[in-house]
Parts: sequence; structure tokens; C-alpha cells
Amino acid sequence: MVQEEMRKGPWTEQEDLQLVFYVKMFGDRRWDFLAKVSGLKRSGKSCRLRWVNYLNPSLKRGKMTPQEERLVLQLHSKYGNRWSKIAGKLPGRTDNEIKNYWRTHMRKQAQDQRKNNTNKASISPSSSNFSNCSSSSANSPAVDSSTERNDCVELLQVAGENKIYEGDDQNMMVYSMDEIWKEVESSEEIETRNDLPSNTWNYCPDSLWMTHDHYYFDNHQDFSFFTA
DNA sequence: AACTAATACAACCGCATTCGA
DNA sequence: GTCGAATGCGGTTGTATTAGT
Repeated sequence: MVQEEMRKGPWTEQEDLQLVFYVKMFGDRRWDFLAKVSGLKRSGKSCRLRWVNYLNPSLKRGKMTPQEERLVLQLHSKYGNRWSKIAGKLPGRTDNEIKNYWRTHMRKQAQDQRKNNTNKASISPSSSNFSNCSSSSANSPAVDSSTERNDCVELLQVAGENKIYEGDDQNMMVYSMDEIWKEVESSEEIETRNDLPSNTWNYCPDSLWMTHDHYYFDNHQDFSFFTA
């Protein structure tokens, strides 16, 4: 049987709208079915990914907050590369987002750290003690690639102590998990107080729901719109 | 202003796991 | 119990954007 040609690459606004519409209709399950009935030339898998990582209204958009960054750090030392597990502890963030974040930010941070260490090494050889922090990887179930392991090691995580050490060894900031959770909670309180709807999607200025969805739902109640 | 390198993030792929017939 | 389809996950790649020279 000849398979219908599947579209690949970036999603268009029209495709997004179409997917959002059908997910609203049928729910975010049975992705192959959704892909078929929506008329999108996308695989179910692709539809699911687009929804989970981009279109889902419960997603928080924008940069990671310092609290979230610290939390990712802590959770990675605990769970390793189990991104979905980590994402589960960060409401509104996806595994893909966290994974990307880790790869870019953490690598950069490790590079900076390395630079600092190299600089300090010329003054004080004792700074090389950081390499002993590898205990965090030993406890971590899935820290695999050697580069990431090294990056991780250099982030000064101390496993088992339930604290995060941030900064260089002279200006070390220590955060207990209690402090971090307090910060997360208080920041969430602030967000809530800004008269924002509980659904983060709704106040995202460039969200499809805001800009198009309501419009389409108001004006195109008949489904023929999408299949035209 | 033009070019290059670095960064951010969306999307794909392959494999593992779960679920239902 | 088993088999196939659907779903989920982690790794990787591709591309657009931004920063630096």
C-alpha cells in the first residue's frame, strides 16, 4: 500500500490551529486518529509532540526563572537524564525544554566554570578539588555521556546533602531545597496576584488561543472550515 | 554592513513501555 | 499469554536568531 506523504519540518499557524481544534474536540489521546481526522499530513507522533511541547495551554512560556534553574540542577543530580521525571516537578515545563536548557545553559556554565578554575589554578592549585564532586554522578541513575558527566561534575553539586551550591568557591551560595521551594511558591504567588488567569496559556500574549482560537471558535462553529 | 560563531529551541528518530484485543 | 498499535522517552539534528568581530 502506498503511504500518503507525511509533512515534516516546522508547523504552520494553520496546522497549529487545526490541531488545537481537534484536540479540543477529541482530547489529547489517540494521536493517530487525531492526525487522520484533522486532515493534517502529519503523523500522530508529530501531532502529539507539537501539542505536548508547544500548543498545550498549560505550558509556561519564556525563560527559566533562577528558581527553576536551580531546581533543574538539583533534580538532575537526583534523577540524571530522566527529563520527563524532572519536567514532572516543574509545572508548565516540558522534558524537551528542560533537556534543551540543560544542554545549552549547563554546558555554558561548565565552560565558564572551567575558565574560572583554570584562572584560579594558576593561583591556587587546590581548586582542582572540584573533580571530586563526581559522587553526584555516581548516585545519578542515568548520567551517561562523558561530556555531560564532566559538565555536571563541575557544577558543584553535592549529592545527598539536599542543597545546591552555586557560584565559585569564594562566593558560594548555598540553597536548601526548602528555600528553593519557598522561592518557587512565592514567585507563583506573585504571578497569581497579577490578576492573571490560572491557565498560563491565557495570558501568553502571542498564544494561539488568544489571537486566533477564540476567533475561529466564535466564527467557525461548523467544522467544514478546516476540511475545506 | 557583512560575515561567522554561538545559542536557543523546535522537530525528528529510534527504542522502550504500555495497553487493549 | 502474545501480538500489534499507540504512546512516551531520551538522544540527536536542523534551523532561526543573536552576539561578536
